[in-house]
Amino acid sequence: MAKRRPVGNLLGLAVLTVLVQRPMHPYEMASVLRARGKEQDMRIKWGSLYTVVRNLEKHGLIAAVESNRQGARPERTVYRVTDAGLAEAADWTRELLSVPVSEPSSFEAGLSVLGGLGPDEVVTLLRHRLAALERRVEADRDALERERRELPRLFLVEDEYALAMREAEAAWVRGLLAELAGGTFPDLDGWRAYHETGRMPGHVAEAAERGRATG
Amino acid sequence: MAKRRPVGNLLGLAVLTVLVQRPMHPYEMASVLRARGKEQDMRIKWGSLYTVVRNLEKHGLIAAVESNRQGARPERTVYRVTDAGLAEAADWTRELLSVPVSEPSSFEAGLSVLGGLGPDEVVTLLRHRLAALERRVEADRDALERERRELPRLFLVEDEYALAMREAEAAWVRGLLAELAGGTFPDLDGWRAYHETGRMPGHVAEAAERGRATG
DNA sequence: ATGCGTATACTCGCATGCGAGTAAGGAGGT
DNA sequence: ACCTCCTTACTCGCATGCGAGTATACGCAT
Repeated sequence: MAKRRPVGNLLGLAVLTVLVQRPMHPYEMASVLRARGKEQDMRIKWGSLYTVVRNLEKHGLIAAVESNRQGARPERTVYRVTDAGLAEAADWTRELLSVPVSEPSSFEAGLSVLGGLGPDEVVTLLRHRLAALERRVEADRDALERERRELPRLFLVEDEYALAMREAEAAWVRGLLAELAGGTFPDLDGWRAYHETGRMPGHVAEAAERGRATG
Repeated sequence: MAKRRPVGNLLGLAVLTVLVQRPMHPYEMASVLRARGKEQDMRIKWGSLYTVVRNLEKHGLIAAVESNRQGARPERTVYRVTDAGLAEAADWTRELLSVPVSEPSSFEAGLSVLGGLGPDEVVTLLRHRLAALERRVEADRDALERERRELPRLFLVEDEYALAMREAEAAWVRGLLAELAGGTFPDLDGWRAYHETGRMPGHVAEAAERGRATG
């Protein structure tokens, strides 16, 4: 099994990468990361920042440089990245890029329990999702267009990826919706019956219980 | 702001949905969920099961039915779903299906920091990812084919979705790889220089710092 | 000069998450 | 008859996560 990272939170990687540019104190890291829109690239909770910074320091990936205090303002500790931190950031990045891990989205979770609702309601819900998704795709496309004027491709690939994935999801939802609304989805009546009575046909229940491939 | 769920962990939804079928004790829930392959549909950690069950009970979404003990074996508490639990499960499912939330994958995080590595190494890493991805797609396709013989579509949509997303990712990576390896990706030399010196051209640094659209 | 909103720069406490551990029954071999 | 390994069925403790709170400074309007 791969050795677990000393600091698991991706916010830690973000901190390391900004510190590569220059030393900073935590609040400044937050400002820079926010300005760069890193919140869209990873699930960042600012409440975790100081904990993460402390842990990075504890594991020797960053080190305190100085403790400025100006007037009566709270003390600001400036950190720099260490050699170990540099190595960790590179290694972490390598892993993120080369090893695909399946991280089921909450939509997938929803799909896996959609039998609890009836097909007609599901159609309505998916229409809402699709509409929201399309608005989002539109907005992302515009934003990307604007950014192209300011930044090189290198710093936009993650946005291009996110956009592509959203488009793929929209396309998939459109397909499912067509089947459901068009009535070509198999055994819609069975589904309706199951939803109203709560009872699946025996052989299905059995097969579901018996389990499926572990992939 | 939407009222937060009393139990936030998706494992809680999984528990509610199995209890809809019939009352069970926690270990049995785990067995059934495992057999149904729910681990692929949501990020489930079995260590959280008893905590989640306790929380569901605390919030009145499930209720203890009986406490069997056979011989000297540890006591088994059987739970059933309450009306509130039923309502919560339906409402939760509705939300998951209709509201798209952006949950950046770890790959996206990796892409957002890929400037820290050089373009040639990135090509190698992405080739690895693509190969792994293709193997996975192949395996998923086979598994899905086999399951189609046993289960109705209704219980396979989440697998179809996961497969579609993986295929989309593979296609996107193939595209990027073609640009990088084919040399059509803009300013590869600038990237190389940046990687070796750690210094971005001034106007780029400025633009990056100045920030981008908040989407 | 005084008030007020916004930006700066953190601190705190509590729930949650979850890996690792535990212990008894049963199955299957020798 | 005994050993051993797998399955059943949980318990525990510690780190982490993170929402909410705090306190000072600064800009700008009145």
